[in-house]
Amino acid sequence: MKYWLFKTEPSCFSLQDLKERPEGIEPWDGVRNYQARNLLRDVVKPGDGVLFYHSNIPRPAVVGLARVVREGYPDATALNPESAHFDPRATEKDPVWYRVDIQYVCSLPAPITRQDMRCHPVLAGMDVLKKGNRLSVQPVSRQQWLAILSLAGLQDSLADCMDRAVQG
DNA sequence: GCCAACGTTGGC
DNA sequence: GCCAACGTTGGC
Repeated sequence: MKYWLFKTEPSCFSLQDLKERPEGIEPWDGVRNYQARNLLRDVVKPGDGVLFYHSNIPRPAVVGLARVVREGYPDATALNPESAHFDPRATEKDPVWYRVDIQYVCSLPAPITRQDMRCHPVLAGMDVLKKGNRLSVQPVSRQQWLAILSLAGLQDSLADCMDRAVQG
């Protein structure tokens, strides 16, 4: 299993929004970047862990955990002219864009801010901290994943439990 | 295929 | 609101 950081503007779609979906499940769609598309289509798999990150707010932070529950499949919003993510190049035969489904796992007792991450020897290397990084789907190491759980104040036993919850 | 112009992202 | 970084577009 692998770990990821999914970035979203909470004004657009927040962790709370995910939590309130039926069974806490929502398609992660509207991604229109080829590098992220390739990850969603080919690499992200059910059981993978997701750090849910809120961007473009006064204190951007990892705010919760989710898990992947469905592997990459065509992003139908690209086919819908009514959708903000409509792409005229997409067809049934060649969908161009892909999405996965994720499921809410938990909120962190306290968000882990960028400052928190910068101050941590393991987390300081995270892609999300790198200047100019705009990828909305970023790989995260297991070490980084566990460091987030630990920094969040989750006890080791609870962290293990969360880890298992993600694997499903 | 090059590259300048442009639009978007996103931290600060 | 500013601006750096990045991806995309389109003329040549």
